[in-house]
Amino acid sequence: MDKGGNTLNERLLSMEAEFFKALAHPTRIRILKHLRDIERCVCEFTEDLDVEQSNMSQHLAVLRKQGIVSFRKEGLRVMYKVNYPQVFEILQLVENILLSQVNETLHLLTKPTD
Amino acid sequence: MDKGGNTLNERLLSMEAEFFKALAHPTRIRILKHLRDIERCVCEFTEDLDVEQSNMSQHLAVLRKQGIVSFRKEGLRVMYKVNYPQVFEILQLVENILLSQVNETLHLLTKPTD
DNA sequence: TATCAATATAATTATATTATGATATAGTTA
DNA sequence: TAACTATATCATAATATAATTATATTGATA
Repeated sequence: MDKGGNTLNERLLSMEAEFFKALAHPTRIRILKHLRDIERCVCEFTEDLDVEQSNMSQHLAVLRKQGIVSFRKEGLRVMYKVNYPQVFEILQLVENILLSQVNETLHLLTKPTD
Repeated sequence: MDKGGNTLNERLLSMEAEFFKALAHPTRIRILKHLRDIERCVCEFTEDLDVEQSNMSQHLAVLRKQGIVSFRKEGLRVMYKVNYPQVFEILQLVENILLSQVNETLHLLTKPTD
């Protein structure tokens, strides 16, 4: 078996890791949620998120670099959209897991020594 | 609307981000794939992964901290398992997206100016 | 109980990520 | 064309993450 070389599998693994990194920030998750089902201008959600313009732009760059979003210029505005609806499935699955975790914690609290 | 406070929504967002961070490393993804459907002793996959023992242990700690895996001691051995099968669905979705991306790139190469 | 095996933790250094502030670009309008 | 608007990029400092090496813990066995 392969041991840390540069095989196809290794590449896939690091691509997967990079993909998760791109999702691993609250601001970027918020951006994605704002883009659920719609193409939107940055200006439409930039104020909602309470993030500096340059910072917002950098977070968008991370998502772009990973190919998660794409954009289109419309005059001064830049319209972004999410390229893969699976992204929302992923977010949903994560939320489900987190909710399960919260529920389990609650159960432990209510039935202390079951 | 909320602006960066500490509301429930903010918490959820940072929990989601933390969750993605936990997945955002090739070694950790490999660990998870080794634990697909089975509980396993660290010793069983630690050599496969060509990672130092202490480093492996640290990666396992990240997954534990996030509640993604749990463990059970069996003599000297420590048996790990994945707590949420959804994790594998997530990995699958990410792989699908990456494959789409690769396919799109190939199409661009074969039909240069469509 | 001394030793060993499997795993975890700690300390350290190297590297990556983030937010900020300043500057650049590109399209728009006066 | 000067000023303006929306967005991007760059440089930097603060912080987080990762790999390495050394050490600690825990259970098993001689």
